[in-house]
Amino acid sequence: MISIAISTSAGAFTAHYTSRGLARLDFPNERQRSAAVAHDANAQVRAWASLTRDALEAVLGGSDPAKWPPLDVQSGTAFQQKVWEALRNIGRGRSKSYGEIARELGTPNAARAVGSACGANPIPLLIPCHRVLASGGKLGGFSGGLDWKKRLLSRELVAFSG
DNA sequence: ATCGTCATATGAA
DNA sequence: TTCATATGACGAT
Repeated sequence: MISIAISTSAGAFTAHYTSRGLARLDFPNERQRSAAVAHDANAQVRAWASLTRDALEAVLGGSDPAKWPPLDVQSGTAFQQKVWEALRNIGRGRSKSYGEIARELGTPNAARAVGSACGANPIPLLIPCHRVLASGGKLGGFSGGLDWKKRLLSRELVAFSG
């Protein structure tokens, strides 16, 4: 695993790469564990880091990334991976509820479990867990802090209550 | 509008 | 098996 600081207009995220791609993304300030690194990053990882930065800037600006780094999400359970896949199908500017996703997956009573899977999402912003609201358009939660969720939704002109 | 309570799926300890 | 969840539905207040 190679970790690299990704600086954006919203602060310095920390990206963690395996040989297969981006495996985890930490919000700015989450312990500032970034600093070092980068010195052992090969050309491949540096290229992915560049794609990651551009993709993040796009999402922060409310638009779709033109290119994506490869995402390595094999860390999750089968259920979590199905949820994360469903999240990637929510287009920019749209939203779904935890319950809707549960029904899509064929487990209509698993809304709460979907919420847990969202909380376990290793790559926020690029796997758009911020586009999942609770029923009735209520905001729900967000592991990186609700301010992030509000800001991202506002940028995409998604309405929410709360 | 808000609050308590229950039902439920999933995952970690 | 027990505990915690980024839920949801329902009823009482």
